[in-house]
Amino acid sequence: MATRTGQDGLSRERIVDAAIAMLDEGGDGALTFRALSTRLKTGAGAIYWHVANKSELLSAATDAILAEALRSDEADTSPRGQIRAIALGLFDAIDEHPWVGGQLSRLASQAGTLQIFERIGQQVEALGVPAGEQFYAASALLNYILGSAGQNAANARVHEPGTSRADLLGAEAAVWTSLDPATFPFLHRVARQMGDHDDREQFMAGIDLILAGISAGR
Amino acid sequence: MATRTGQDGLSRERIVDAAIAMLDEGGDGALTFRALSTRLKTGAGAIYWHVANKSELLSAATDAILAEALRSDEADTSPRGQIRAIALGLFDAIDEHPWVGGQLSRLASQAGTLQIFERIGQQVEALGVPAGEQFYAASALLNYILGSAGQNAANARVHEPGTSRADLLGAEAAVWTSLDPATFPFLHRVARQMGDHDDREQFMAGIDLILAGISAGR
DNA sequence: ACCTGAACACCGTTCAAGT
DNA sequence: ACCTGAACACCGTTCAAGT
Repeated sequence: MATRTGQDGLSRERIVDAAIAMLDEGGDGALTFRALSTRLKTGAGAIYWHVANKSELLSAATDAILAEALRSDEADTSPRGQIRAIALGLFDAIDEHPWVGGQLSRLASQAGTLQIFERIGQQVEALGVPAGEQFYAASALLNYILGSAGQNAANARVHEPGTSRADLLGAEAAVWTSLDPATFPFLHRVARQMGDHDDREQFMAGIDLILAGISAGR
Repeated sequence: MATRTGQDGLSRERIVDAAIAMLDEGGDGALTFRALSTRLKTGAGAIYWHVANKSELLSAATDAILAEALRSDEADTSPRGQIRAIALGLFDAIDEHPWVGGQLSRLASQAGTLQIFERIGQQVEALGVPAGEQFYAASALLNYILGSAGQNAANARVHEPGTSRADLLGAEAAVWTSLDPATFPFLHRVARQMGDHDDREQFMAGIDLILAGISAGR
């Protein structure tokens, strides 16, 4: 019964894995069907036998990363702890695969986004938020997460793939400092904080702010 | 002194205006240099004399819409009222030009994004948030806005440009209802609310949630 | 200084032809 | 059933040549 399903022979899984590897290595622009088929030592059109088109391939790659990220075994089982764990899991996954952030923020109601929304919604319910307010509360958390994801991806895109986080923030802080203090007083004032803040901590502070707002409403 | 600067003769402004019109009419994919040069009755390469490349053109188009959107003359001068006015102005602008949402969510620290951040930051300061927390508070608001912008743009992208908001939400609600209730209890439960909720109200509810969280912290 | 338009180096996708 | 690879219909961008 051992039909060929190993090293050789194309498969959807092999294609998705290769796509993820290429996206990780070279970012958004690195994934082309030509480069992909070269890497897989096959013809350009062969991929279309297993995958409908590039858009579906990107969705599959994104969903694969998300499925991994959402497989949390968080010790803290309180709804608040669960929500924080979901958010952190996503942040770390996007930090490791910045292209996922871009994908997420431009894909509405794709499988992956719906999964995230469901997970958050369940915990919002567990939090004791009244039925009529759960939809808004969960949406706020989701949109905040997706916005942060998009910015994270955008930051990774402008700098070359290897840039360290410190250099990245430093460069941004330098831009802010160079702005006219009269028209940009706020950016000028917080430029220092921008230079050496912790992205992850900042991200979680936003989650906590929304959670506080949800609690304050009752 | 009347050198030719009217109907004929290309200019950066005419190019940006034409680009905005094309993006409004056909969405993200409709803007190509070929179609643009046809519309402007000029050669493909002529545009490059006034604009560095497509990316710069998109930024200029986005910034033009944002500048308009941020020119608010809100009566309510309280910091909270100002923040709400900024958010609403952006929501309406993106609702009218969905491609701006996509642009915003994939452009970090472009001129437009910085302007928004500055405006929000100033009001966060006026709100009386301690200096050390202003950066996080303003970031949370910004990321939420950008996330909502991206989802808005994504929703517009999947359906054809003419689709009414009711049809759009109805289609989405139908998808949620069709999901397995065992694995997607939350989505199933809120599908009805999804079907007939008010996007604008939902968006502002998120802003209010974050503002409540900011106040609750003190 | 500004514009033309052919040419270059790419894309995603299709499809007859092979095995 | 699965794969090949040439071909098609596009892109953004460049650049010699024009005015």
